[in-house]
Amino acid sequence: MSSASNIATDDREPLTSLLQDHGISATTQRVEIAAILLCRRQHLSADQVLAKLIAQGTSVSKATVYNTLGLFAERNLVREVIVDPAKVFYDSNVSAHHHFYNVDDGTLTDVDADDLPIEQLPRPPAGTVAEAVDIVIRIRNG
Amino acid sequence: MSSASNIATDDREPLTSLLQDHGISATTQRVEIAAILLCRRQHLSADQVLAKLIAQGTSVSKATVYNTLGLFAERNLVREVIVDPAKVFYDSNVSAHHHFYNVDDGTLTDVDADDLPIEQLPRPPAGTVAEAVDIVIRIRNG
DNA sequence: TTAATTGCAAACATTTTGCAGGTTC
DNA sequence: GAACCTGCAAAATGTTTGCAATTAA
Repeated sequence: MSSASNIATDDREPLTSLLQDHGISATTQRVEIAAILLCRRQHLSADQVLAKLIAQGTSVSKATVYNTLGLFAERNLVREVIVDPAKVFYDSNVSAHHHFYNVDDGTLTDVDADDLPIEQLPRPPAGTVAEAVDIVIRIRNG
Repeated sequence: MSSASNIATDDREPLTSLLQDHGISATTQRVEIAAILLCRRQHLSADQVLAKLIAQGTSVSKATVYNTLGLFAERNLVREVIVDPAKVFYDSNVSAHHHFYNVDDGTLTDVDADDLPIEQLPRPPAGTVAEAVDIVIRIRNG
């Protein structure tokens, strides 16, 4: 049901390719969700993505939003940011970077990896390998 | 109802003082919870603390465990570790350190702050001040 | 046409809250 | 006895799941 799309056909193609490059078949809903989240650098929760879809009149179920964002994260199209016990944020920026997390207003701000160099990583426990390093600088309004 | 305590009177006193030093009145339940969590360096979820209390025959309600751990964290008696969207871990080690988080088995391991030096912190956004730096090295079984 | 995907509602898990009853000082 | 604390159950989140219907390859 391609008529449900709010994206012009020309705008869908790059997203379709992007999804396929990550091994994700480009269904209507997935392209809509990608369009919402990937249009710029931002940090959105699943609920915020759903709210934006609803606001623009796109018909997508909650389950599909959650499942799709989980799939995107698994395929490294987006990055999960875990800073708040209440919800997961999805970060459209997958390049190496870290975060400021404002505990007063719940806002995330990117920190370029170059601005926060790590001299050396400690050796992981025997039998394990390091997969990612997440640095969160918790800030509050001064 | 002090008879509900599983802690010898002599062992309660240091905990009682510790709680009071942090501005927490030392009720029976709070001392029990402190005894479970603070007896050694460990990372426990609220549910794990509750399970240990029940296992040793201590009568405490779920609400009290959650509220008490939240209170302890607020008063810097323990530290919240947010690495898993599903639950909060409470860390009995409040000195400066970071964590390995094994995504395969959900285990946390301490990393001494000296083993993971940060050269310099980026300047926080205008109007905010840095409060804490949490570094999580996600690892998986090799 | 066969497998993958969606939507809906119900299920789940963790955590919080309202309030009555107890405890403490 | 005034303020604080606890327990219980219910509510509130955020997220996942089961399954029938739809869509895609």
